[in-house]
This record gives sequence, structure tokens and C-alpha cells, in this order.
Amino acid sequence: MPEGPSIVILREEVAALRLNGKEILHVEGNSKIDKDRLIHQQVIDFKSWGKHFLVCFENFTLRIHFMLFGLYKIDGRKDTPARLSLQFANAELNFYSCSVKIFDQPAYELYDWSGDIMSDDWNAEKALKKLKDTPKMLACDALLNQDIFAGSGNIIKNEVLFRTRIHPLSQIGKLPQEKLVEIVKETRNYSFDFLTWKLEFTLKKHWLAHTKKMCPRCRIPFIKEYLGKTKRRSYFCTNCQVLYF
DNA sequence: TCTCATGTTTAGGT
DNA sequence: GACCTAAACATGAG
Repeated sequence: MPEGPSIVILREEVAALRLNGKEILHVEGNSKIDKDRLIHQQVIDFKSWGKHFLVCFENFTLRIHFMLFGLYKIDGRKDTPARLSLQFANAELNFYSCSVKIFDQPAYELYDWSGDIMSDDWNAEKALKKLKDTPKMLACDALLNQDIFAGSGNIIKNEVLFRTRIHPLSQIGKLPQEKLVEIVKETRNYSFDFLTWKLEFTLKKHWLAHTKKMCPRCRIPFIKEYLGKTKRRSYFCTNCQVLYF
């Protein structure tokens, strides 16, 4: 569930419930957070930043991060206990297997939306500058770096590197300016394709590289390797993806 | 039944 | 401090 576009879908599903300004009537769950802090509080807004789902209150913010296995149910439950359940008069939000944390500041003090690939405030120039400031970073690490591309994950990484024909082990500092511009532009662009396809339940069908055995351009086998600082799955074509090194 | 994976933090070592 | 590794968390698809 976790990449940025999926969190946007959650945010929009919750927005449709019109819970802004509504009071939380009951809180449950096996989360260790102070649940009394939430009860009878009025939710100001629901936001997302990268892979974070944010429940905003006047003076504090509840952050939900779904990690690898996180799930949610809106007006429904799983058989297993919820990590956190927020119950309103006419709706219920249930979160499972996720990381939950309360921050003692309003969301606008905690987050800079110019770094969120899905945000209206996304700033491509700032992302470009961040890339230029980290010349030793590998392309595969840059696309998982939440300080540069908040919301990008392993699927987006593999698809963007394939679309831009960049080998995952390329060094950011060795890429020509126009390729850096292309990475920034395509990360944003693919993320919105991801959103569209996820809503259509056709995301997997549209993968060109991620989990694929063969390059759709060259018809030669993809390489599958665990690359970068975090050793995440990378699928790439040694023929059409150029190694800048 | 078993392996693996859309992720991140933290603790420990060198 | 920089850099690396492993562990921890925990669900479901194939």
C-alpha cells in the first residue's frame, strides 16, 4: 500500500467522508500512543506528505506511516486488532500494522510540501538543486530518498529509471543536467500515472520494468539485483539504460 | 508451507 | 562522525 500515490488515494477517500471539524468520539487500538490525547478532539484536516498520512489537530499532528505491510479500512474492520481506530459519529477509520506517532506541532510546522512529489506545492527546481548537492549519490538511492522525492518508493524508482533510460548505479554527479531535469520531471509524471492506474486497478499491468523478466524495448532479459544503500530490488536493462559513472 | 516484498528506524560495529 | 549491517516491526500474494 505504501507509495505516495496510494496515500493520496487514502486522503481522498477520507476527504469524501467530510470529517473536517468533526469530533473523535472513541479511540481504540494496540498503538502505544496516548489515546486519551485524541478522544473528544476536533479534527481540523487530513493531509498527506510523501508516504505519511496526517490527521491534523489545532496544536498537534497524528502521523500514520504504513511501512511495508500497513493496511487501512474505512467503515470496516479486519479480524485482527487495529493498531489505531478513530471513531466518529458517522464514520470509522481503522489502521493496521502501521507506525503511529503524535507530534506536538501543527502539520504546517512539521512538513515542507515542496518536497512531496504528489503535492500542488511540489517544486522541481528545489529537487534539482538537492540532486546537484549530492553528486556522490547513486540514482537508485536518490529515487528512494524521501528528502528529495517524498513519496517515491521502489516501484516508482524502477519505473522512472527505466523511462529515463538511466542505469540504477549511475552517479548523480555524472549525469548531464538534462538527465537530472528528466528524472525530476518523470518522477512527478510517473507518480500521477501510478495514481490513475491504481484507481483503475491496472497498476501492475502498466509496469514496464518492476518485477519484469524482459526489457519491453530491447527484448533482452532484465537484470534483477539488490542495489544501493538499502539493497532494494532493482530491475534494469543493461542495453538501453545508460550507466553514467 | 514457505519465501519474499510498494519501508523506516534504531542499535551496534568498524 | 561516517559508514555499514542486522534486527525489528508484521501481512498477504504467489
